[in-house]
Amino acid sequence: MPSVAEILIPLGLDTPYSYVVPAGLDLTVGAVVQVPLGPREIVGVVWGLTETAGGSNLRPVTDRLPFAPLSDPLRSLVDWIARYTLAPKGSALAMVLRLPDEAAAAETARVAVRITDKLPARPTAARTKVLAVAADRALRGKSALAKEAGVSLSVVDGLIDDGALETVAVEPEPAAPRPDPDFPRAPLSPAQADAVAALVGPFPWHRPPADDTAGDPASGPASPSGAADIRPVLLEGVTGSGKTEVYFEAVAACIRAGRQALILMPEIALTAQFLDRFAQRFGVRPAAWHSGIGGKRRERLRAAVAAGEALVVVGARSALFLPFARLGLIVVDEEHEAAYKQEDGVHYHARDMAVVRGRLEECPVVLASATPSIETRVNAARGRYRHVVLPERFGGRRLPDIAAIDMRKDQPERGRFLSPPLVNAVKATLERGEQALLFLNRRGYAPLTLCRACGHRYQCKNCSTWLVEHRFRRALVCHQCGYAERRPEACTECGIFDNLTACGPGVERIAEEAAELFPNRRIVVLSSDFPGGADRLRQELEAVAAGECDLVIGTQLVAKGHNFPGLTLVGVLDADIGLTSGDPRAAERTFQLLQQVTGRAGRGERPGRALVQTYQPEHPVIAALLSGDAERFYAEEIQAREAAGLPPFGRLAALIVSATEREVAEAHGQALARAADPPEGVMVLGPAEAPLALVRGRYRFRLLVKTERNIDMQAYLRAWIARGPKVRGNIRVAIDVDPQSFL
DNA sequence: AGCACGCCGACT
DNA sequence: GTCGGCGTGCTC
Repeated sequence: MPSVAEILIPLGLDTPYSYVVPAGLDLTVGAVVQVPLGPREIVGVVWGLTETAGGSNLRPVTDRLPFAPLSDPLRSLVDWIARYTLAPKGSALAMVLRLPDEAAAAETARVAVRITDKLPARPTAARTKVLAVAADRALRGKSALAKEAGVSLSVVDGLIDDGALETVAVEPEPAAPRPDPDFPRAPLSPAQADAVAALVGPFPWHRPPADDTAGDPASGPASPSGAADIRPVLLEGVTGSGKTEVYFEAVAACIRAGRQALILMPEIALTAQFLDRFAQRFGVRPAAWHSGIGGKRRERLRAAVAAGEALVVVGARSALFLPFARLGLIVVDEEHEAAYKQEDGVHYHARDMAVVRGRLEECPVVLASATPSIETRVNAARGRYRHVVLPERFGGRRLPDIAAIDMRKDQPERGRFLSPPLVNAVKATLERGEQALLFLNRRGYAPLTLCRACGHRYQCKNCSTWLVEHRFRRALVCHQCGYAERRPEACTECGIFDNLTACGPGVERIAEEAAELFPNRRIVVLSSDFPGGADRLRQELEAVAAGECDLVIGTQLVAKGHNFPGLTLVGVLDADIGLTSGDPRAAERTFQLLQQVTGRAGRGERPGRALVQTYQPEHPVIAALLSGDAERFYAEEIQAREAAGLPPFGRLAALIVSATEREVAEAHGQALARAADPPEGVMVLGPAEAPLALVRGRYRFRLLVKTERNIDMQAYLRAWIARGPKVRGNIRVAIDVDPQSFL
């Protein structure tokens, strides 16, 4: 009776393929195997095993590969994510299976060389240089030695053949050093100790230490009844409250319980500084997993994770798919960060998938943030998440003084964008020798170009957005898809010469205005268009932080990351940008952005001030910003969404139709919007609203549908499409929703 | 993912 | 005439 294996292949296939298991090959569900597929061999995973009678015409499994089988929870995660994101199962598997880059693994065999007492037969000049470097008898890698001696690798190889150098196998450094949960650490503050007890006490694997009485008085068992609580936890604490130290204690407790911990961070936050901080607590740096880690290191770390040897992994979102043997804790740091969203290939939100994996692995998940996202706040408020709050540190944080400038009263001159009060404030600041920042979240020179003669507005050919003028590059650029054309001399519609006019401001235009207003001041424009690329930008940020500039004009790039200690004034040029977009998250996003950027003022010794130019100072977002009452803002925001029949989550489904079916897609979209039985809360948006990654992808046209429900909604959309005009090509729905309701 | 097939425009 | 782009479909 031959057995048949259902093999899931990490390609865009939704169903496993069947293969015969050859006699003598021992397979279990989850085993990693090699199978023939068409003309080639490919890696797959056993998704099911059946005994069937009758010799079939199936092809056989080639072999089993020496990797640990994928665990039940991990396979469930693949199934779950595929269902949830409507991605093919194989694509979901591919995220887990980014396996052996055999080539990369093979080429980095670690061998070191050392000098021997034998002299080479023919001591050429190059060889002498190598031997001079190696004369100290130290061990060096082959390529390191060649580089140091300034010769090519073949000279070193020649010396090895001659016997003048000997090779020594190098014990590779451990893939993951063992963190010590009991490494001596700085004492926790009483507030931190309370938070640790509240956080860790209910974890199912937690055993309070037996000799607890000797420890911190606050670290006693938080749940005397010992009732375990598996719910995810929101750990909320303002910057500087010591959130990290608190979740480090949860990690320590997890290690003591004999389980592995995963700390997820947005890629940009995964810095050497953080790894050192971890080392201060645990004695060693943690294993770090990110997109840059490749080849053999990647493979060894993967193996160490699968073997349960790597106790703690700190990683960017892809670390979520590592094959942990006994996962005990997932921490998602900065849970509000949009960087957790994956928007190409399989669409997912790593924070939400972490919650799902936690559920499947039966391990707790900690979501840490100083500014939790609205959906996480709601989950905490509704009791789906526990909520542990770390109160502000002593003395509190000095917030900048924020005031609005009502643009209806304090109008700038015609064709200008800086209001008189703001100009005066900047002038005074610069005269005191302090730094000022003008914030405008708009790249380029002007967001719209039109012809004064015929009124033609320049629009992107692919998207429905206006082309943004970039005067420096002399181009009109689409900020959605990157399409660019040369700025024409004469109108392309009516042919009239030199009659194009720029409408509205971008940072370049503000820089022009500022240069006239504040001559002889050092002004720098910081945006992602910064000439010279990311490295030059980083240098420039350093320079600004060091005070080598008087006035910064920047986009949202200045709101995150870098701290400018000399900055005492922040001017927000158009606080209303973004408030009118159709995005249900517009208010939340704008509030967070404005809070971040105004918070940049006066973080040093000197007090800071922020002036906010707005046409609607009474708008809830602006009012909340001025009053500094974030709690109330979020409460009202949640209420408003409920009143509007929208869920508190930015639920979003993208319906994507291939380029050949543009008309059909548009027809579907319009029909859906006018439907007699419209799904609640559905919004049909144009392709311009589609995320950049989508537009840049394979298809030229996308239709984005924002919806209230997700899996139900996907089924609804699919049924809709089945009923309507025939669509050829791909239809895929990507979602951004709260996964809790589907667990 | 790779690879083959088939359809259209633009060349030695 | 063919070369070659891309869009499409198939792989147990």
